[in-house]
Amino acid sequence: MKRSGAATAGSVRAKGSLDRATIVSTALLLLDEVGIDGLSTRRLAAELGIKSASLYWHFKDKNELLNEMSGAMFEECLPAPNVGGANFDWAEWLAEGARAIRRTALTRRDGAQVMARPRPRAPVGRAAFEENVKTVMRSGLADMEARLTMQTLRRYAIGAALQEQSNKGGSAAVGIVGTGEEGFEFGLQVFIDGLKARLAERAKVAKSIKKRAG
Amino acid sequence: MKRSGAATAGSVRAKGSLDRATIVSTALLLLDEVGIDGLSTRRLAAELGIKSASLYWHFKDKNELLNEMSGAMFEECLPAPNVGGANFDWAEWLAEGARAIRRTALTRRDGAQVMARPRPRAPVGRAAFEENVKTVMRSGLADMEARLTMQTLRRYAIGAALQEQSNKGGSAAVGIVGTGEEGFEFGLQVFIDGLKARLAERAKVAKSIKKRAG
DNA sequence: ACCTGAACACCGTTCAAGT
DNA sequence: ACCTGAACACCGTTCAAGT
Repeated sequence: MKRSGAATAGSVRAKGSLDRATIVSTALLLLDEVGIDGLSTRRLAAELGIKSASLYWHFKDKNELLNEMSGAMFEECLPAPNVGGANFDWAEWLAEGARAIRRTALTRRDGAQVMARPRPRAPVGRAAFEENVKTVMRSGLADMEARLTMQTLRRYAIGAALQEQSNKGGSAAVGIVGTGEEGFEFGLQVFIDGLKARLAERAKVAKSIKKRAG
Repeated sequence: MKRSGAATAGSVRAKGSLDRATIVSTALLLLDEVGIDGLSTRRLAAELGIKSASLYWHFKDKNELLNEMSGAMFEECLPAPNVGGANFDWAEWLAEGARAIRRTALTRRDGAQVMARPRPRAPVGRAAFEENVKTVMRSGLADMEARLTMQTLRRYAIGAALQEQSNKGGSAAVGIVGTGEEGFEFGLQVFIDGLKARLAERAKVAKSIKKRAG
């Protein structure tokens, strides 16, 4: 009658069955219910059928937990875009990646605020990330440009989701335009147009050099 | 010997001299000292030589105060870019605006987190904002495009500053590239290239129509 | 109109102690 | 190894009461 009091919401659990991953995913579930301001260590502990002090055995502090939540959300939207056959549309692939980030952020309550946090430098996602760099380079962009492109789109997607989500409660502030979808697409397309222009210009120069040399 | 105890840091103050504006600017000063997590209503009240309960006469709650801080920071960087003579470089003007937002955010501790908050729909900045839309339209962009352009750059600048500032403490996470300055400029230039490409394309189409009609 | 005293219902975090 | 009890030093917010 004592240890069975995990009753609030979490299921009864054996003693050693609580690892970081389940804590993180429970926290993400709880986030949707109570929002980021309601996500206290005490509330989360209750959800897990545990006392809040116990969380400090698994995590250094609340920040570490929140950062891990950010990492988990990014992993949710990284696997999606991948591969590409002979006629591979890198522009659409990039756009889809950016949309996935925004969508994931908007999907859960205060999600953008979580994703705006620093992620733990994952030894995991690292490999997938490097592969994505390679994929972007199929456009013709150099290694550094590919990385900068991904960084830019990440920042833009988070920035957009953050603003869309923060204005959810109140009436639209000064300078908010169009539906969320439309507004986001505009910036996305213009940026990708810029990449294409850059590549086209480069191709032109290369051709003119070749002609002169030949 | 009783009311003179405003001694901590704030200067002694007459009774009715405390308005929202001075509270906001004091809060911004304090933010630089203690960071956003250290910015409590009690600490701020002490800085003002007041009790924390008194803040609730001036502001509905802490959120309202933080949003006003966001508004104040945006006002800091709006006045900067303006005017433009005969050979007006709208691209450079836009870029400067985006840089100003990022710079302002990075200038003070946790500034990006503050600027990421919803701003109060200011009856003030509204006029300046509409004027800026007109300025952007000198590029040839339509009204809505001009607004979307500004919105995109705002989101990107905040997104970038947010990430740069959040990674300040720890070592670089996966996918952080270049110095802050360089990384930001890349996205900025590509986006502006995209706008130019769009305008050039439009001019070409217009010319071909004219030719056909003439 | 503007501010205080005092309280309410919470926080994050630490640490000895339990099993 | 994993968790609890109990405490510490805080929070944001409310509200009667003061001036």
